[in-house]
Amino acid sequence: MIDRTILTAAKLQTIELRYGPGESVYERGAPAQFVYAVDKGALCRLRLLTADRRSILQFLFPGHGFGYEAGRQHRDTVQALTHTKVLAAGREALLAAATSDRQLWNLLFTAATQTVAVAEDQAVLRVRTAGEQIAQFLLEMEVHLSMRGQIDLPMNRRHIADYVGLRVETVSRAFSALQREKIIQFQDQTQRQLVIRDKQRLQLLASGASEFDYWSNLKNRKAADTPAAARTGDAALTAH
Amino acid sequence: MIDRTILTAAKLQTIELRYGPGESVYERGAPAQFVYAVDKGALCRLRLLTADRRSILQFLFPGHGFGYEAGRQHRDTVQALTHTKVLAAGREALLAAATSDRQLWNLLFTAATQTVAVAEDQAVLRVRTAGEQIAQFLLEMEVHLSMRGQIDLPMNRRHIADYVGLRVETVSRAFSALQREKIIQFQDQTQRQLVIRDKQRLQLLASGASEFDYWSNLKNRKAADTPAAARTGDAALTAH
DNA sequence: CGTGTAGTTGATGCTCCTCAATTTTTGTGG
DNA sequence: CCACAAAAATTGAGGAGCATCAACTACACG
Repeated sequence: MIDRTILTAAKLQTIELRYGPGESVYERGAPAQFVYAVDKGALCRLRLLTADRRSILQFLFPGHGFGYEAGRQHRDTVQALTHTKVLAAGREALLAAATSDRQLWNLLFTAATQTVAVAEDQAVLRVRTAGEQIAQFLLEMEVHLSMRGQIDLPMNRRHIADYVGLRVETVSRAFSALQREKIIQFQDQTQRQLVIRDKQRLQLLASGASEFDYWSNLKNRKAADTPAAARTGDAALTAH
Repeated sequence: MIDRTILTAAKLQTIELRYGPGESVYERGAPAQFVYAVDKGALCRLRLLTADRRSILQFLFPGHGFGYEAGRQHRDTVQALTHTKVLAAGREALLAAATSDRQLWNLLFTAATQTVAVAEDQAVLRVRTAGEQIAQFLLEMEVHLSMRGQIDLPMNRRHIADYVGLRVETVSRAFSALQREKIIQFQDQTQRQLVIRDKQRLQLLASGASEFDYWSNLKNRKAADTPAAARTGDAALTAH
């Protein structure tokens, strides 16, 4: 809810912190003494549910703020996905600045209420199929990560699965289907660099308007591997 | 996020409004000029997704506040479920009072950040089975509605389904299974008055600790209807 | 008494999870 | 730079859980 514009508006003293992939900025339950803003890199805000299950609430990119809590403790864990640089400011210093600066106060309050709106919108949108979720995810990532049309995902499939509430296998199948349909295209071996080839169709999928069957296409792929002379059901390939 | 304690703390002039079942307090897109607090009855905050699909974000009971928006328009629709009485105050009057009263300001800000926490907690918890969702729902309703151990649900099955993200048929099956297991018991024909007979087991179900198969029990019921002499597979009845 | 609404129950199919195997990529030490 | 082990990603087969379609019951209301 806090973001970089608020930290700069408050003119607070900040400390610069760096983290490597997998390192935690803080853990759930730790005292909430600081608020943060991302300067470089990518992180995620997550919560452990059981031993084998976790939920990723948000991916954090440059400009995003995090760490402000209503109570004394952090309610979630924040981990770096890549090499990151974050700015930290004292929570009390921020609140003190806000009590004497009405404009800062308004910024804070507006940020809080907008966060509520975002959280509720996300909750509503999560009544959807795997294909829609992944399409939506890619469009979100494009906003933050697109460089010259190319997207470098900083997170692995497990992160994505925990973010959209699916299993890694399902995420993988959805990506494979999108590539088969030539909507996206992977650029390297790690399957983390990709290009969106057909953004319009991706948006259709994300909105649920298009009925995209992610699993029946397997059959088409198998048929395509078969020599042309051996095919008996060409109609199935072009039909939709 | 606003609640009754805030409206009284602000000492604002309020109007008393009454609504009957199905009537709207406001619709999505309407100008957000007032904030509200429930005095009597029950309402729900909902959003229409498509023609045949909606999502209920929250049920509102006495003491709950609603209607504050970051922007100019209401982002959701609020409908009365029963005969209700709500208090309304001017949004601008509330904000004006907050700028001159630091304590009120703090109340507002804390309310906003706590709402974020609640919204995020709900989003995390919704990675669960139908049985767990319904058990959780009943425990939530018990807090607000329990009178002498009895619960009078103000909403119909459709409302419940749209709240937990399931279909009415699934909700109905879950209720039936809970009654078969003697965890709850309906008190009337309309299936809206009920008593929780085994709260401990209900809490186990809600937390996901108990493996409760809501659908296989159908077979047990059918077998029980059969005369004893005709039964051939009694082992199946006691096996688990 | 018919008509409409709410709720329940059954049969079937689709979507995604689970388990298992395989392939691909990354990281490490010689 | 290569060999090897560990981690990440993909793919397949089968099954669990919920949606969907459809029939049915019970009650409310004119």
